[in-house]
Amino acid sequence: MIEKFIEGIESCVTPEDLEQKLKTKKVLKVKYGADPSRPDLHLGHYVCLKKLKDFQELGHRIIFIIGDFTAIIGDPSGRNKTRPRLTEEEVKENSKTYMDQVFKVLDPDKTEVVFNSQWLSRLSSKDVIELSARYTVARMLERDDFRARFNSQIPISVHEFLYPLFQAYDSVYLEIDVEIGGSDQHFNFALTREVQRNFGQEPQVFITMPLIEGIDGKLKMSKSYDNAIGLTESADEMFGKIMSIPDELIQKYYRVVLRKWDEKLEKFIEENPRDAKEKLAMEITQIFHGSESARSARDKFIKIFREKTVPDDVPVYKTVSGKPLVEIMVEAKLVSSKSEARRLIAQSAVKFEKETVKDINYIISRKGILKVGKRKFLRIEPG
RNA sequence: GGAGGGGUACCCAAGUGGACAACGGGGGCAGACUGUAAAUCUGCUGGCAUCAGCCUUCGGGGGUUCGAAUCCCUCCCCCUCCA
Repeated sequence: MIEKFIEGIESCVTPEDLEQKLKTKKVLKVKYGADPSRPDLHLGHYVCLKKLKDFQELGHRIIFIIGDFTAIIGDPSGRNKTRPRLTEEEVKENSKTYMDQVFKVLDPDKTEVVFNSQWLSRLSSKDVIELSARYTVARMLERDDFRARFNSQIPISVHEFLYPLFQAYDSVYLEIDVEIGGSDQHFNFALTREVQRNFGQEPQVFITMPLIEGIDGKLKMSKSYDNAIGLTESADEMFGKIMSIPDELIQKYYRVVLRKWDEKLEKFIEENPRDAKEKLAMEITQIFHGSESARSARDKFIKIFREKTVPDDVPVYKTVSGKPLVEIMVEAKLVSSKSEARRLIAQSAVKFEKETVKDINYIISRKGILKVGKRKFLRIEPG
């Protein structure tokens, strides 16, 4: 009965409780907490969203919490600088961006979106003390990242201890049945169960989803590591990024993102990693952009990298003749400064009409295709 | 409250009056090799420049000096130990 619920998950605490809840209630309240200070979602988030979708399709109630309260305080985790506080407008703006992405996966009509400032901002000091009395410092320090920071003398602010407690309070307030999140949330979710119990509530079941490594193949996917594949990226970008993941990750992406796994596939990956990766890239890109765009992204990719030819839809740059190449590169945003442009030219990374540009003062005086690095193209048309 | 140690580029980290746009490592970018994989080798990694040079940068501000990341004053922030 619970197979569909636990497909593709990392852990579930506890399946027995889940079964019990399913028996006694028809509709479960399923929570997902979102941080509006980072509104860019990536494939890692998709894994959780997909799980929420499973619950949604089975008729359960998805409660999407936007953590605007915590965002306004400014979560300093992992930093010794205070993060800039978000204004209410920024939070609103970010939340909108957030939901646009979320609704690529979830059904907006069946998703309840709430802001936790609604109830958290109304807590009195007394309430907060009440709440924080329900957990000990020693137990807080059991958490890996806190302990690591403590041991390596990276500051931990007191209010960071409050975070998991507030998060737990969300579940208490909303009487949540099931919470879903990445496996890095394990501690917080477990704490939530205890707090709920303390408040005399039936503890929530929590389900954690596996985290995936980013395109560098080492660190977990995160925008701040610059290794993420964003949900709103263009089909071309998405396809290209997936093609650049290390081979070791192919399996995991199939399993975690697409939830596909069998021996045939395993064999395919082993025998022909390139094609397996291409198929993977196709399938993932399709989810967000449809099969037509995915196909075109693939064709373009093959043209550029395998056949080493110029793609069809190169952006056109009209220029006056006599303008130095470095200026064109900056204006067309191919590089961020003239110095960078010069550096690239010096490193033979710039080609015009298949000829490597050697002169940093090069002036383009005719039509042609400019290629910068491996993947940037520009069709120059002097006017 | 007391004592001590720190704040250097995207990150870690060396540098204690000039040779410092700042060693080294990581990351990133580029070139070779490839399957935009991995591994490996090489180069680059503040901006502007007519390529002479110039401008901005070592927590903030001020000062000493021909000259400061380095010395002094002051402010801010972090860490450790004691209370």
